[in-house]
Amino acid sequence: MILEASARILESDGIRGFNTNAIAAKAGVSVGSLYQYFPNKDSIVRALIGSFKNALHDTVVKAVQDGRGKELKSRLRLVVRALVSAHYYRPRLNRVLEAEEERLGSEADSAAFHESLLQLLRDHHNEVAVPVSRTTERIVIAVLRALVDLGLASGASPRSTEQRAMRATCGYLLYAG
Amino acid sequence: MILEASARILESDGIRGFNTNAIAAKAGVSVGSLYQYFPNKDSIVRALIGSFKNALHDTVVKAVQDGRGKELKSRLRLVVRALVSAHYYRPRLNRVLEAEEERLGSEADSAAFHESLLQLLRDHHNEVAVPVSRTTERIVIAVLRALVDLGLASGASPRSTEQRAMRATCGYLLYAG
Amino acid sequence: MILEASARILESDGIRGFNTNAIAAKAGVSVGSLYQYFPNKDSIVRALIGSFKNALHDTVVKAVQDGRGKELKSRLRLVVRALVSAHYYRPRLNRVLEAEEERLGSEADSAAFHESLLQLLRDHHNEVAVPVSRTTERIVIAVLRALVDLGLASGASPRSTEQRAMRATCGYLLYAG
Amino acid sequence: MILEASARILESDGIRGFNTNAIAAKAGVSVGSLYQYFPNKDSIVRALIGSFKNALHDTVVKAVQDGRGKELKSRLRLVVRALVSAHYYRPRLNRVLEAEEERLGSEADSAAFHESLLQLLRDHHNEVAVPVSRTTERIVIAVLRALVDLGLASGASPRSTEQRAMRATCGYLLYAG
DNA sequence: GATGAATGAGGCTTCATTCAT
DNA sequence: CATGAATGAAGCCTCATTCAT
Repeated sequence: MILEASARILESDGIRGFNTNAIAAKAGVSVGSLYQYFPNKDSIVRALIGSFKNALHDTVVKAVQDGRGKELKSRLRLVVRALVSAHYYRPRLNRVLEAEEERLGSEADSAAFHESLLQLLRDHHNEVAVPVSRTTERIVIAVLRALVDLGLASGASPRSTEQRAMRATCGYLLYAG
Repeated sequence: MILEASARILESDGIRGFNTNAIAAKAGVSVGSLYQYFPNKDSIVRALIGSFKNALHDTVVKAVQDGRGKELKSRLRLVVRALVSAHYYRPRLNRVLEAEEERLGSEADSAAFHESLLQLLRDHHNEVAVPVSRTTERIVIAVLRALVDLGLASGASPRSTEQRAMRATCGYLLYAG
Repeated sequence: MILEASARILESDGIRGFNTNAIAAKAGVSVGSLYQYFPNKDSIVRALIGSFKNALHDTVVKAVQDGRGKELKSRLRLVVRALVSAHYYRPRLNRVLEAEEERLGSEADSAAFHESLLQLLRDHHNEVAVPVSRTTERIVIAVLRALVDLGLASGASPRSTEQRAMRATCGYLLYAG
Repeated sequence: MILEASARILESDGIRGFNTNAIAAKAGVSVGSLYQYFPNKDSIVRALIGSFKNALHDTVVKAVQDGRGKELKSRLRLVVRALVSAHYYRPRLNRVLEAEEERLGSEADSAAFHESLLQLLRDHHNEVAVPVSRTTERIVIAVLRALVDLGLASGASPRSTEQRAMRATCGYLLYAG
C-alpha cells in the first residue's frame, strides 16, 4: 500500500528520506505505479495529512457528543483523552505531516472539529472564567497540543500526559485570576 | 555576512530555498568562501540555531534575575514578556530553525535557561499549586510556546499574546483544581 | 476511432501531446486495444500520413484528369485549386505529419500523383518555357506547397492563396527569361 | 563547446536524440555545467536558432547592400545566392531548428532582413509586374526557401539550386501574366 | 584567502509497452 | 477481444561540495 509505505518512510527517515524511489521500493511497486494513484509526490503527503485530520476530527467530534449532558470537567476529560490518544498514534509521522501541512498550505483547518469544541464551551459558558470565543477554543487546543507534544518528546505515558493536559486546560478555563 | 544572508533566505523561502548558491549570492561572497567559514551547509543552520538559543537564554535569564525579590506574578510576567518578545522577533526564521533543530538533533537544550526558570519556581514553591519540578518547568515553557505560536499564526499583537500567555501560565501554576 | 482521436490530438497539442494514453482516452478505448490495431505508436502516425497522402493523391489525379483537353492554364488552375484545398484541410495536422514523415523516412513519395502531374506537363511541353522533367514537376509542387504554407501561416483565404500560387506556377513555367 | 555539441547532435540524431546527457557527453562536460550556461534545454535550442537567424540576416542584408546601384536581376541574384549558401550550410540542423522555432514560438522573424529585401523590391517597383508589398516579399522568400529545400532534399548542387531559384523568383516577379 | 566553474549523484516525472485477468 | 494496472528506462533538472587558479 503506497500510503502505508509513505507513512513508514516519513516516520523512520523524515521528509528527507521521503523520495519516490524509496516509496515505490517500500511499497513493493514501481515508480510508475505511484503516478497512477497520485499525480505527484506532494499529493501523497496531502492524502496522509487528510486522513490524519479526518481521524482527529472524528475522534474529537465523537468525544464532544459522547459527553453531552455531563458536567464540564467530564466533558473536557473526554476531549483531552481523545486528543491525547489521537496524537499518541504515530507521533513522529504526525509531526512531519504538520510541518508539511504548513508548507503545502492546506485550506480549512478541519473547521468542524473546532466548531464542535466551540459548541461545548458555549454549552458551559457560565462555568468558564474567560469569555468563550473562537480564540478561546483555539487557545485550548494549542495548550493541549503543546502538552501532548511535550509528553511525546519526553516519553511520558498517555495517562500522565492526559493528567497534565487536563490540569492546564482547566487552569486556563476555570482559574479566576 | 553569511549568517544574516542565510537567515534572510530561511525567512523568505524556507528550508526549500536554502541552498549554498543562494546563500553565497545573497551574502555577496562566493560558494568557495562559504566553505572556508563553515564546513558544510548544516553547520550554518546550526550556527543560527545556536545564536537564537543564546539570545533566548540570555533574555530569559535576565528576566528571571530582574525579577528577584518581586512577587511571583510580577516575575512570571517578566519571563512571559521576555519569551514573547524573543519569539516575536523573526518568527518565521524561528519556526524553520526549530524544525531543523529536530532534524539535526542538537544536544543540550540550553540547559541554563531552564535551570534559571526552575529556580524561579522553586523560589515560590509554596505559592504554587503544583509540585515544582523540572517537568513542571517544561510544561510552563511548552504552554508559553504554544500561545506564542498561536499568537504569531493568528496575527495577534505581542501585547494580547502576553495576556493570554500570562493567563495560561498562572492558570496552570495557581489553579487549585 | 483511434485514427481520428490521434489526428485531433496532433492538431491540438502537436507531437508533444501525442502519447498512447491520451490517444486511448480520446478514442474511448483502452491502451491495450490500441496495440491490437497498431503494433506501436509510430504506426499510427504512419497510417495518418498514408491516408493524407492518398487523399492528396486522389485529389490531384482527379484534377489532372478533369482537365484533359483543356488549355494549360485552366488545367494548372484545377491542380492548384486541388492542392490548395487539400492543404487547407486540417493544416496543423498536415504540418505535424510532414515533420514526422521526415523522421519516419517513409518510402515512395506517392509516386503516382507526381507521375500524373508530370504527364500534364508533358502534354503541354511546347507551351512551357522550361524543359519538362521530373525535376520541373517537383519544382512546381515545391513552389505550390510553399505558397500554400505561407497562406496558411499568414491566415490568407484559400482564394487569395490560389491566386498567388497560380501566378508563381505560371511565372515559373511560362516566363521567358 | 556546448552549442557546437548540441548542433552536432541535432544534425545527426534530430530532436529525438537531443537530450541533456547526450549534449553534455558530446561537449565533454557534465550535465551540471550545461545548466551554468543555459537555464534549460530549450534555451540551448533558442541560442542556436538565434545564431542561425543572425547569420542569415547578416548575409541577406549584405547581399542587398552589395547590389545597390545594380540592375534588378543582378541584385536578385546576389540575394538568391546569399540565401542558397546560407541554407546549404548545415541544412539538416537548419531544418530541425526551424521546426523547433515554431514550437518555441519565437518572436520577431528577423524583421530587419525582411525589411531590407522589401526595400530592394521597392527600389525597383516599376520593373516588377506585381504590386510590391510585404506580402510580395514574403512570397519571394517562401518560393526561394522551397527551392532551396528541394535542392537540399534532392542533392542538387548549390549552383543548380541557385539557377532554379533565380528562375522561380524572376518568373514570379516579372512574368506579365 | 577568495573565486566560481565543474562535477555527478540523486530526485521527480513521463510514457511506450506488456500481460494477467 | 478488451482492459488498464504495472513496469522501468530515460529524460530534465538541482545542488552540495571540490579544486585549480
